[in-house]
Amino acid sequence: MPPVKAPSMDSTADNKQKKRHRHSTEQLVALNELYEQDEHPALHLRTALATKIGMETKTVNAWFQNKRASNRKRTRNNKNSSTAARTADSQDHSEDEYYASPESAAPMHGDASLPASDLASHASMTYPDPSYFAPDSITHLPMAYPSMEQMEDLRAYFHVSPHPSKDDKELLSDRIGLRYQIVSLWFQEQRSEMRRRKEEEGDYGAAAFYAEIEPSSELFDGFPSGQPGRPYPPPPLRTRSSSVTPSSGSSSSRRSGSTPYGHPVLSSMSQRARRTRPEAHQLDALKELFTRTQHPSLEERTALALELGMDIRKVTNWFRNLRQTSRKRARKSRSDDEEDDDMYTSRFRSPSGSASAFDQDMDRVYKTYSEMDSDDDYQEAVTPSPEHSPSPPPESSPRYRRLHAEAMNFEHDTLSPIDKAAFARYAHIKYEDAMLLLDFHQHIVHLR
DNA sequence: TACTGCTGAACATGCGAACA
DNA sequence: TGTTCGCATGTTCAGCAGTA
Repeated sequence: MPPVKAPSMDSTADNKQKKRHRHSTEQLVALNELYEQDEHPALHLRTALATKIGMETKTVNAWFQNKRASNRKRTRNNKNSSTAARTADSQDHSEDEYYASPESAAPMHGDASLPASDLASHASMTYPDPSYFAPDSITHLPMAYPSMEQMEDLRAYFHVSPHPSKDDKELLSDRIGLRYQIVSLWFQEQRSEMRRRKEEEGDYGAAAFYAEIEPSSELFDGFPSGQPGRPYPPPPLRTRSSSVTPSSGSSSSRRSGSTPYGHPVLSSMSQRARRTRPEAHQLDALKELFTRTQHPSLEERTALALELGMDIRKVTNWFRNLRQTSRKRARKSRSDDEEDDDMYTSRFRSPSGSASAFDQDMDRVYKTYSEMDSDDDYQEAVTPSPEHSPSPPPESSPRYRRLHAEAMNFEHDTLSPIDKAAFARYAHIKYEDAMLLLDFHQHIVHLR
């Protein structure tokens, strides 16, 4: 019998406070070290490690579970996919997985081809004070952190160009003798930290951050001696400010980001916001809009976000993830084509496994809309059953009745819209946002 | 700029073992 | 027998790089 939990209770209480984060570099190194020794460490080892690296035991447990699951998944994929990778099969992949990133498919540079032992020896030479976080039983380190000299190179380059191109990063990794992934991830970490500081402290903070990461007062004049081929030419300055601060209008609520591979000196400062979950009424509204369109416009998403009190990025991510899940399920459905009616109902199934009446109805609408999208491979996976005719819009829904009434109320008050009671619930938002929201109601809701 | 694929972290659920 | 715990498995949210 699984332990009875009340996810809605603690989630509602914690979602507003807990921030998603990625484990810091020192935590990941320590976790991976223990994992390499034992995929199933005893409880006292996990507890000791958790205490040592400042994590909760349950978080450590979850990490090990995810790590094992990830490894199993990769093992399965490797077995299924290739014969070419057999050459490395005899080697434990845990370190590669630790280094893995979305760029793992990119060509590796520097010491990427070094065996694990060389990596460990390199790390032990370059990583500052490993005993700080490593369990006593751990005798080596897998992570090839930049040396102090390499760090100066990276900082100097980052000061010139926080957004180097892939070619620049490859060239830089070659020049300073560091793996491409480490270089790339280091830049991610710095950009995330810069954004976080900018959020919290404004431009002054960002400037202070730049000043902090600046190795010295000397200007960039190439890299320190000791590496052949230097000085490395400074990259052309790019105007990638939009990438640094996308959607400046929402910068106040932008999530701070960090990668798990950052330098330990900085990683402790870069705690990413923790995962949140939409509340029930928010989820209902998202699902309702999804049944209308899988690709809502920016205006629609903004209006919905305003109405629900959600961050526009959360709304966008929700739609993106749902589309992705749909495609994933479609692919899976194609692979085992005998099972053709399971992919939709599972998406919004209640925890007990039974779909509510609304969910079932929504799923039918969901299916219908997906069928109308001829471009989506999601649609290709489904042959609509005759009994799954398009469901009528849930006009009887209390929420839609309410929205409809509000939209109608707005129409009657167009001569003096702002000071009317119909806008009372939007009093905390800007006039433009209120107009956008009501426009959304009129065009999306009212047209139902 | 918006999208997708990949991935990590957190969470939910079901199952079996251990124990009182 | 009921409870607790650990685990495997699957899902969901969100960040990043790449791309059209």
